Amino acid sequence: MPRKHSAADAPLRLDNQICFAVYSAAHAFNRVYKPLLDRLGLTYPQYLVMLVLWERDDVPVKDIGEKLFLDSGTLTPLLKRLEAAHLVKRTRSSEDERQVLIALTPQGHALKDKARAVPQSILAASDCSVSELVAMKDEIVGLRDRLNAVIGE
Amino acid sequence: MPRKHSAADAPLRLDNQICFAVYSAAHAFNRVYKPLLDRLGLTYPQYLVMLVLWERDDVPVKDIGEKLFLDSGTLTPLLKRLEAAHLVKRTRSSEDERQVLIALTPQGHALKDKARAVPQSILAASDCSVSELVAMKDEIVGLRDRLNAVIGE
DNA sequence: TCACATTTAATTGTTCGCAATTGAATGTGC
DNA sequence: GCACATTCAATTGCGAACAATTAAATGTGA
Repeated sequence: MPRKHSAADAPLRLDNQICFAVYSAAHAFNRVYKPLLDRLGLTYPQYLVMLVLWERDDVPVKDIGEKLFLDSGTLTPLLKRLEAAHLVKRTRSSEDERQVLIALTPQGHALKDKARAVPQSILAASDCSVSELVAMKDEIVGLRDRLNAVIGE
Repeated sequence: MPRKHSAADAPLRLDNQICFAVYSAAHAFNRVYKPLLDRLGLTYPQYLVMLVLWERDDVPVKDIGEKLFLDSGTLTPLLKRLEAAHLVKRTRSSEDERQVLIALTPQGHALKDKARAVPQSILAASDCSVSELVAMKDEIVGLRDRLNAVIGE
């Protein structure tokens, strides 16, 4: 009896991969964010950096990297672009000259108000209750943290 | 009574963003996959293309793009790298000269056997039952599809 | 103090991801 | 048959993402 798919192949089928679900969902989010963030003059990773800075200002690059799981190879050019857009200022710490402190400019602070409209639009696009989203978020964060724990071995 | 965070800021807090959960989980997956895929000589997006081709061979670029939600700007150079690695062959369709058909080489087919070890390792790294992962995957796919539906408006 | 390791950011090179454009092939309406 | 739009891949340019390396500043132990 001929079969189209072998049962042994199930683990390799695209639709069975949770990683692809996550991967493609991340891209879908990016595409929904794009038109919203265009109005703010930000890309999605730049928006994440601004979220960090709106919570706490004047932090070293390393702190931003730890919160976003990104390294200096990604952040240095990104922060330079944010500086070129007059949203942040980069200054060497006087206590520790190795560190570069990232501070918001007045324009960077001001952008926060314009950004408040973004989460609402995303919520609408996800067509989902807040409690469902929170539950999902917690599950995904749990998975992420377990994966990250494996990496640091 | 002074507060560190205003309640009005809650929607902008990084840890409340499901998009960041998804974004950072995708990167965590990528980092777990990296050492496994290095042995196959593949990057993660290349692995996804190979998953598609292992299911069905000799398909136009467009079909791969629709399955992976990627366009020719991403796929053309990626497929050229897979061709340079002798894993696929790219040929213009004779019925429709606009299409480029992607077919696996013998080496491309053979790589499937080596790839079977990958999903097991990922499952172990996720430290989670299969049924939990399947449930999560379905939820995330549902969210992704709702987001994609909004984009096509 | 001085050799040594550690920390931190910057740099370089490769690979994605996508918008926008190009150009060739195909389909269509007249 | 012929103008026209559509489809498809390729190309270009920009912004991530990350590995690997570099270089400067700092910390540590003898």
